[in-house]
Amino acid sequence: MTETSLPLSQRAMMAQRPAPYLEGLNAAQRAAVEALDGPVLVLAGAGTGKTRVLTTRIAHLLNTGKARPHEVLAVTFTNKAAREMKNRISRLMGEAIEGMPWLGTFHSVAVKILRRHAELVGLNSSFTILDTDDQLRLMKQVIIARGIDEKKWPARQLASLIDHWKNRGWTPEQVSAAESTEFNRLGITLYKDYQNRLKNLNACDFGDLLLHCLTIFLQHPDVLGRYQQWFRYILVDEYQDTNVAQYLWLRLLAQGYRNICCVGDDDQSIYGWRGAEVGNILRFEKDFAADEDKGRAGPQVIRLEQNYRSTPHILAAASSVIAGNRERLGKTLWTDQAEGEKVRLIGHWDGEEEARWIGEEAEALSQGRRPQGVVGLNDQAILVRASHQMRAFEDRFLTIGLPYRVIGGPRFYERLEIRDAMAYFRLAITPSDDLAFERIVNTPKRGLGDKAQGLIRDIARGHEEPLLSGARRVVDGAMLGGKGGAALRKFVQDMDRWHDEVLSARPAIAEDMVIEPVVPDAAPHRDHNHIRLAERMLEDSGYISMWQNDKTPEAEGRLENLKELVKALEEFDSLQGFLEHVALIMDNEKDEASEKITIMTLHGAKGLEFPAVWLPGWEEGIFPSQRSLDETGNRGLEEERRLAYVGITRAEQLCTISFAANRRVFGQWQSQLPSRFIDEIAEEHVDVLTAPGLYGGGYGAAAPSYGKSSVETRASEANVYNSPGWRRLQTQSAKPATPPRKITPPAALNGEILPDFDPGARVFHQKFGYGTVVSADGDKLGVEFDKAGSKHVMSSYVVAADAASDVPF
DNA sequence: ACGTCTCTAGTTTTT
DNA sequence: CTAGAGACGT
Repeated sequence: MTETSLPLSQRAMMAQRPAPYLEGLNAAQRAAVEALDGPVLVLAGAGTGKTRVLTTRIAHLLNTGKARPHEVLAVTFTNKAAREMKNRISRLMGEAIEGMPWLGTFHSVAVKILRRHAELVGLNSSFTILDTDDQLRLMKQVIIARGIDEKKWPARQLASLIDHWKNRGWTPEQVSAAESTEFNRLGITLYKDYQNRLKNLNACDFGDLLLHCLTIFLQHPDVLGRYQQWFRYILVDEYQDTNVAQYLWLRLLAQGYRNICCVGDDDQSIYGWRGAEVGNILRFEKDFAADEDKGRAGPQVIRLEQNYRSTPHILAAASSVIAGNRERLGKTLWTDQAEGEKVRLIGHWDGEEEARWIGEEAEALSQGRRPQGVVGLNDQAILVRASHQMRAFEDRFLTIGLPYRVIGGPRFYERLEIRDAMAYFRLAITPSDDLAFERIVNTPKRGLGDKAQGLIRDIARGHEEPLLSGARRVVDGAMLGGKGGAALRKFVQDMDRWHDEVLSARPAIAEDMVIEPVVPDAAPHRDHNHIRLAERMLEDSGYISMWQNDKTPEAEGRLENLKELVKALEEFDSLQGFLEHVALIMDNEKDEASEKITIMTLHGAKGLEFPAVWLPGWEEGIFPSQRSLDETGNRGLEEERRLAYVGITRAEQLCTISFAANRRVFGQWQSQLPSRFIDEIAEEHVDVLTAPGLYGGGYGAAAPSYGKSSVETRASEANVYNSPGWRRLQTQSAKPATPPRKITPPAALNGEILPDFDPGARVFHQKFGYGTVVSADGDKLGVEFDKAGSKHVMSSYVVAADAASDVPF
């Protein structure tokens, strides 16, 4: 790697170049763009032009000649964000930027680095990247290999434990040092086993991409030094979402020039459960503090507070909610937009009515039948806390024929048929890919069940070979007779042939380990041999006909998806190249022409904006989510509150929050309390609506009286279910909403009205029956049930045994 | 080896 | 309630 300064004269000339892109930035934005050198922390509130600053800054770096495109490291979390940045920089520069090879997601950049130094962590540079599904199957194998009860150590749980450790930047050795409790010891052993298996498979999981990089940087200062010299400028998007591993990775790389600019918003940190550390923002100033001995200035902190997205009431409502959080750096968003509509609040009788109302209102709004004007369906979004809440809306919208689009279902590349097809490709390319082998050896059915597969495994293990080689021996040695044997023979022969064809279709991966050259993401395709090969593999293996013969309704869709998969191959010039990218690019967004309302989770909505936003299900236990509260207490509550903040700030013109008094949770009717977040919205920014057909207050409060703010009282009074309006709604609806027969007493919210159970207490649980409390931790109880064995239950789900008779189960 | 049954658990998600 | 995973039977 060489020093890459341009001649001074040229630099000076470039510095003179006009910078039209600076026009139109506000003072803070401009400061953030122009503070090119040294550490910079940009605290960018929602809708304050964060991406604009980031991209303009890069354009400025390039335009002033401070850095060449390949000397800028710019990391994002999603491919979408990376793509958008690329596009916007090109637009700013007035030309397609060639290069910027280091603008990408954390993972894609880490892969690039890791491929160059894979041998330093015992991998081959052609390692494969496992997805969640492969990971899980590997975990299962590891658990079984140790002879451990799968029930006691579910693979899922182990996966999340290991993932958690990797997010913290811990190798198994470091875990041992950090938290070697009795419980964790087995986890650490399994972690080690798992890593060994990965190494044998020449594979990585997502967490490894970062972690291996860290290991390399720490153990090989020369390698780290080269990257430190290489990356003159570092930019980080959504900094509040970085986990410890990513943080350490950045900090190491930034030690060279200390030109690091992190853009983030602590109020929008909603991925704590995934390992994100808001603390990274707080640490920034400390880690890059001024060092007078070395003549280094401390970090500049720039706040972007002018919001260009929402109207004042929406902004004020969001601000008043987020003000309830203690752990925040503090920003005051403001806007110079005109007044606009207040945040609307409405209570409903139950979830079905809520869906019905939103459906009608959304449709009316899209047709201009509301005073707010016309807001097309494409400009409206329903944001829910958890994906299962989407269902009520889907059901309703299907019956009334309101077009909708759900964002965030199973992704294309996670679909069963796509993963199967890709396993065929993988095995043809890498015959030692045992996970791929296991996945497809009996798909379609070849009569190779547990017994046959066990035989293959034993033979392979005996010879220390991959499973495909073991299968070859089984075939050659005629160890398997009948149908299965013949099918296996064909499978092995096909696979061998495909392997040869894959190799002849394209030479092996280039051995180019120099940093400089820029590898285009998708090389222009020369011929389409690999596409025909892929088609033939799916055809000849019988995989296509398996679905053609399938009579289930989804079979057709699966065949469609397979066609789409083959079409996606056109973007690449080899199967290898395709798989390489697919592992990291899991997003596919097809832009649809027709107008549809969007249904998505609050998490999925971060970074997006809509003229009209519907926020249903603001009820205690749902939002904030009970589980979040149980698991992480106040930290969880603050994250939920940030989620509320994110939700409200997605809205440009119209924001409608709603809640239902009753909801079916796990098939049980439960009466719900409005979310505490509703209470936290400053009243002067809220407009309480009365549901249509529910006029004529004065029917008394049949809905529970919440004893809360007047906002809530008024909203809940809009919910008089024995009013004429309610009855009319009932008779009108195709499937009458049955008022719940039994309303279980509301679960305790803050523990105050909850009876305490001490160990030894006799309790009754609706599902598990009678039992004795053996441990109590907050509102989590360990109970030894008489019939159901020992369980951990929430204290709100049990009643004292002597009170059980009072509860009509 | 495969289909049917029972049991169980049940946020948020990218890469 | 309901989807998915394992157990169990044929």
